[in-house]
Amino acid sequence: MTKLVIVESPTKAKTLGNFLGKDYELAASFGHVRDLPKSKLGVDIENNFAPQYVIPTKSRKTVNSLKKLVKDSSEVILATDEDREGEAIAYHLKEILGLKGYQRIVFHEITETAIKEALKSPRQIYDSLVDAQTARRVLDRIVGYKLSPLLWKKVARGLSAGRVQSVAVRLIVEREREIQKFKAEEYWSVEALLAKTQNPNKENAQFPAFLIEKDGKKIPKLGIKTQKEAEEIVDDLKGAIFEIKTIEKKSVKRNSLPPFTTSTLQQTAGQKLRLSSQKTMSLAQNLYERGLITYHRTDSLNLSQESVESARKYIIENLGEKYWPGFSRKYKTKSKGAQEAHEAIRPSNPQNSPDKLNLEKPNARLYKLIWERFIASQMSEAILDSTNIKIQATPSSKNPADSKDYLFQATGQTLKFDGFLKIYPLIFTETDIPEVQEKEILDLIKLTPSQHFTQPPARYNEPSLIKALEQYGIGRPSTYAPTISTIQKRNYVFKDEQKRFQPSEIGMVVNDLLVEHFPKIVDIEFTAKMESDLDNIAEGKEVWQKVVGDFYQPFAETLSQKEKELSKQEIAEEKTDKICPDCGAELIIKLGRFGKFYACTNFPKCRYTESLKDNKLGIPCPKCEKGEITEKRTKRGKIFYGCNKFPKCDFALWDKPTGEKCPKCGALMIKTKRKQIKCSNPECKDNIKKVEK
DNA sequence: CAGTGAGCGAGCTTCCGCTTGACTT
Repeated sequence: MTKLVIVESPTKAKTLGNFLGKDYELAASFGHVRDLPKSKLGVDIENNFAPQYVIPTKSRKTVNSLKKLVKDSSEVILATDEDREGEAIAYHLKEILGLKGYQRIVFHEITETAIKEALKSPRQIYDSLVDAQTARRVLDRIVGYKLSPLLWKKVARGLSAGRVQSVAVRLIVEREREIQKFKAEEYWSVEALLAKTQNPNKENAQFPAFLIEKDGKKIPKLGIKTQKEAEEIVDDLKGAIFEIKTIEKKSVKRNSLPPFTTSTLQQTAGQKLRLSSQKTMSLAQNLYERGLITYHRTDSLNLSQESVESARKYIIENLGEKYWPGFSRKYKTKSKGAQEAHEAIRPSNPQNSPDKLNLEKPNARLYKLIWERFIASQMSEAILDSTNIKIQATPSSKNPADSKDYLFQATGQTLKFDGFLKIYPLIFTETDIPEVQEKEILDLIKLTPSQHFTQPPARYNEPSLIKALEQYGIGRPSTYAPTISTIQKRNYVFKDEQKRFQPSEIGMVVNDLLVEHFPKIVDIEFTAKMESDLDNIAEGKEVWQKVVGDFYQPFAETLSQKEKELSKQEIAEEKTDKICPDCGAELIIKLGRFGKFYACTNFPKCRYTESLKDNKLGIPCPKCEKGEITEKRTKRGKIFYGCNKFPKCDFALWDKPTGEKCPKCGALMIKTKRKQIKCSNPECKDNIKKVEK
């Protein structure tokens, strides 16, 4: 008879199996094994919120095989993760496997020593931690399964709301409004191109300096508002004497970055490798299953002693003694509500430098990023030499009394020691300033006034949205990527040409409804408050049913009130002065799943509809000759070009028509994603391909 | 390649968080 150890991940089970030998059988639960039913609320409100757990069909097979394994085992050891969800999984396993006796163990590193140590100190399941998870689950279910149906009734079918997704949409909507409201302000800067008098011919002895003070007063960012002001300064400085006033030199240390968590990996892979969070996770899953990296869903920055030792060895042997700081670096998690059940994301074996592995290209790129970031996290800091020079410019005024005083500043930065940047380069531009002395007089080569405008905040993209969610403690490592895909599937948001999130009409309407009528739920602080309640439950200071009840009572009241009060007409319909071309009745604007559209008030007798704001390209439809080609999106958000008379005419293309016609067959010419110009007719013999630069 | 809404009242949509394969296109 062997001892059965149950963990959450099959890969983890395989690795541990190698450490523990044949006295132990390892098995995986594949995450949660029990959940609330999908088809109904599954929470007995009348009965103190009792959850009605079921085993989803997906988990049936694993549960059955676990049951068999339990029969053949002398002991069962529940080794799920050491966090709220992991404790709950252990509890549900105990329940459905009918375990009388069991051991509960926890460990954070998948190493032989860690698992063997953990086996020496088994404990019981912490009921209060399980209670905290129950509260979390029940609360999320109530919010999601009560609010979504309200949206079906009052806005459009198939919509959804939830503690996490609704706040994500809110962030995007509010950012869009900031951008819309933003008014660009003009401002000017004055740049002086200076050179040492001794060698004015040498190009590299020139350097730029910027005006920072006038008459002893600092010029604020928008201090120079107009071209006139800037040109007055330039005029004033004609023939001025530029003299070095102060020289300040110092060394600046630049600390290495911590190893990756799920969130920072998704952000960095998004920025550096242009990968979506979904793609990053599937590549990471592959690396994890091949034993190349540690677990990829984590919010922890912990590193095992072994891995840090190995990094030290690698750094000293391959890069040199000076790249090792002389101690191992430890990093602490800053994000709210971190659960720290795992290590940070790092290479399983730091000696496996990227060039030693022969991986497929996308996997190799992600592995390289993870490996470099980890090694760099244990390296010396970089040292920058920075120089700051202040230059006084005194105009050669006829009357010294009204002579004005100007101060310019030039800054230079050079890399003295690259440290961790040797492995993990960051964007850094070196700017050199020639050696100069105090009181030295400089030649003015050129004075340039430049116009600038203040910039609106940028729309969120995947990396910045994930960063924001993590900072507010909203969502978990396992949900960032799925949340992003949910809010797109619901048509609440879509990506613009730069892959940045823009809210849709339906996204704005649903958000405004929630913000106005359910402000507590979509409050950015809601999750943080919930987390502190859950902590209290876990510490035994609160009963979970009371926490849920305190939330539920006022929520249920608001809900039934809004159910009566809100009218679908007010939310999803608008009057217009347009007339139906088919039957002559009035047209109104309605809000459907895919946004606003014109509809005939004579519906269902007259089924006339019209798109509200077509992205017409000004190209007539070659098929029906009545419609125009317009830019549209598929359900998944992919852009295509179709006739605006759809469904009467079903002409459509994936690629954007240029407006020109094929000289041979007369079909529309298109510009493909690879920027080739060709005929849209696949049978056209004269399918010329021109590459546009 | 995509189409929304109304009502008849069938059956269905929906949450967050933990984990991967498995229907076939």
